Amino acid sequence: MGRSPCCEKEHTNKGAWTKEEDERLVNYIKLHGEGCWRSLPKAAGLLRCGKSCRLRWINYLRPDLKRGNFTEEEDELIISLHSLLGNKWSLIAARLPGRTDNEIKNYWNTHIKRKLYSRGIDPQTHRTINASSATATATTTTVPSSANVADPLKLTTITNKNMKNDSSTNIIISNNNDNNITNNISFQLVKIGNDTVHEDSNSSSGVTIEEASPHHHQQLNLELSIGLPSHQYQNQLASSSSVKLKHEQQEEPPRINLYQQWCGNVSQGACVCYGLGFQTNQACCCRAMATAAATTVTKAANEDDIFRFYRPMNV
DNA sequence: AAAGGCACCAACCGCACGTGC
DNA sequence: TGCACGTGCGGTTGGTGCCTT
Repeated sequence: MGRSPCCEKEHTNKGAWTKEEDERLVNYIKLHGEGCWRSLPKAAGLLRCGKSCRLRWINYLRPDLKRGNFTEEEDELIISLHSLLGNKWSLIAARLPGRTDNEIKNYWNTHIKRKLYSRGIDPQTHRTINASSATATATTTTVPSSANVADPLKLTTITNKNMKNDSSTNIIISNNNDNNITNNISFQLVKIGNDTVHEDSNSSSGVTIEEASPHHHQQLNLELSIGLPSHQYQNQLASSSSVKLKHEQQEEPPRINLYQQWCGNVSQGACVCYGLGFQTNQACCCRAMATAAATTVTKAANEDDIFRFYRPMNV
């Protein structure tokens, strides 16, 4: 026996929602709250599928939705987040309060793609359209984990002593003490135009990361991929790797363990929302978030766990 | 004024994942 | 351990309105 359908299709309305249906749904949720979408339609007197109700509420009726056009700042934030996360619309939406994943997805497909094409950037790879051949000559630089690595969502520029005039440089953050621990966090920098690669004499690591100006942002096309650390070296990672944002060195924000940051609680599974900087369940209601947040408080006391926790932008 | 093309976006669909039994 | 269920996600579709011819 296969899975039962989410609703009896022959007895449900489809297509655009009427004002009356909206009112019924809103009134019901005001009284009983969200959840149990399967039984909601019947309880609310709606001839709709539960999924349809959920979607209508999340994408259109929710009171905290921001209506209206996207601002230039939101545009740029979406582009940055997409370059980091790909088509993870829900994660991107979590960074833009009042916007829904569906809205952002539509906006991406209708506006931003075109905008990027007009800039000569491939919206999928975030590389210049004629740079694809250049990546074939990319070089790879392995950087010790004592290098400064920022919250990837704030990261816009990496300067690297070893970055030559190649069109592309891969940087793999690894652990000095154990060469087996590689490919933990990897970046690929693609150099575009004549932007100068700065050398940071204060950095013993050879790599610094700093918050860049919009000018830099346009000059460097950053592609970042991040893999979750394996169970094998999660403890090593917590104790030996440290990352720091240059521009925030004077002001010490709360610190967390990187593995916790990205994975929440191991036994609970990964909560990437938490890793993206949400300290509460404002963007995610999973239990991993709460657990990770609770764990962070105790973990933060350990100065070896020098992984910073940054507040999300615009939140 | 009518027809066709296009852009936009709400809504749908199938799938994946987590949870409880 | 396996199954059913509930939920969420990302890709796709279809309706609507605007613009051009």
